[in-house]
Amino acid sequence: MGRAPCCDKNNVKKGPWSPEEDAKLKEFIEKHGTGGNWIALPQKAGLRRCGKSCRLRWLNYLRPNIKHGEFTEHEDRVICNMYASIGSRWSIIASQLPGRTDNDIKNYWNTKLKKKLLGSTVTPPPHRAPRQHHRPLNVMLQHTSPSLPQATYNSFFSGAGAFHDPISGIPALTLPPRHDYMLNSGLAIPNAASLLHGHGALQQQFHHHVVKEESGNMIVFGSDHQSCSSSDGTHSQPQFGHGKELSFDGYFGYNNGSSIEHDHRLLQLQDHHQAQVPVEYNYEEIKQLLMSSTTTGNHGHGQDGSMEEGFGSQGKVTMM
DNA sequence: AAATATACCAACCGCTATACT
DNA sequence: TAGTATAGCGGTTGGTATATT
Repeated sequence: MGRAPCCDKNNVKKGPWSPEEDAKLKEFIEKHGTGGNWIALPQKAGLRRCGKSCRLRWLNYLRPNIKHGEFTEHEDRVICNMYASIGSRWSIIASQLPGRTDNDIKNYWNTKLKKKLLGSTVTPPPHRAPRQHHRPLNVMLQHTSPSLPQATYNSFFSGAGAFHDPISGIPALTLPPRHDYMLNSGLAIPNAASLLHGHGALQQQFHHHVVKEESGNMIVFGSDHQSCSSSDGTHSQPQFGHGKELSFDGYFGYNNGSSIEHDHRLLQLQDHHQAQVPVEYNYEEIKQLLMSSTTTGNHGHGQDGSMEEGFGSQGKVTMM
């Protein structure tokens, strides 16, 4: 018994969309919205299309502010950097490039950018964890002032494979599939700081203890002791924003399956980047990283789903 | 000019996460 | 809590355009 089809396959049109269909879909959505139900939409809109097909057509082609055509040098850089950091998580990469769709970026990477970087060498993605480890991280920012609105950012940073215990080689951070992390609970991800650039200086307080577990190799970011500093010299609270630097000291540990093992070596993370991508690589570095990923076979995930080494934050994380 | 290869990209497919009942 | 429906994601496919032989 397979899964029930989402629509009557015999009664839906497939293949390229006609201008008439485009117009119908566009007009309907502009008038009524999606109604939160793509499956029912085609019938309401008078289209003989599968709901999924409508959704894709809208998201990739019809919705306002979609950018088509040549990618800019800046976009190339963002794609390359993020690919080097997080692999083929196209929707997350797309979220950093307004107007671009995941499909667009995926096609662009596969047909042009990869070749531009690597010539004729064909490489698999640098690393790719099981999908549940790659869900976007919801970073909840809690302002110290209750009068300010709360903000939730969808971080592109998954963490899987990004940090490692250099001794055991165990991935130092993976993300559970469906939990919100409170930034004020000691989340110490440099990329989170990158994300916050451009959102103004936000005061954060680190005073909770993060214990997140998941079967297998799970990090625990602790906060028995933390110190945060910013480039303007303040040390009491970390500040995020343009020109700010974030450093974070914390402890970590592992979930070894049945219990949490705390590891009290100090984990020090630093982020001095102001760009909106997590780590700035130049093309040559990205090329090297991609090349090494194919020659060493160190990237990707193993049979058990555990992550092997990723590009993450090379040179940015030190253990003491 | 015809055949073949390659590049490009829109769309589809199947899977997982999430929401809903 | 379990079962089901839907949304969203990423890999893959197939049609078309262009380049090469």
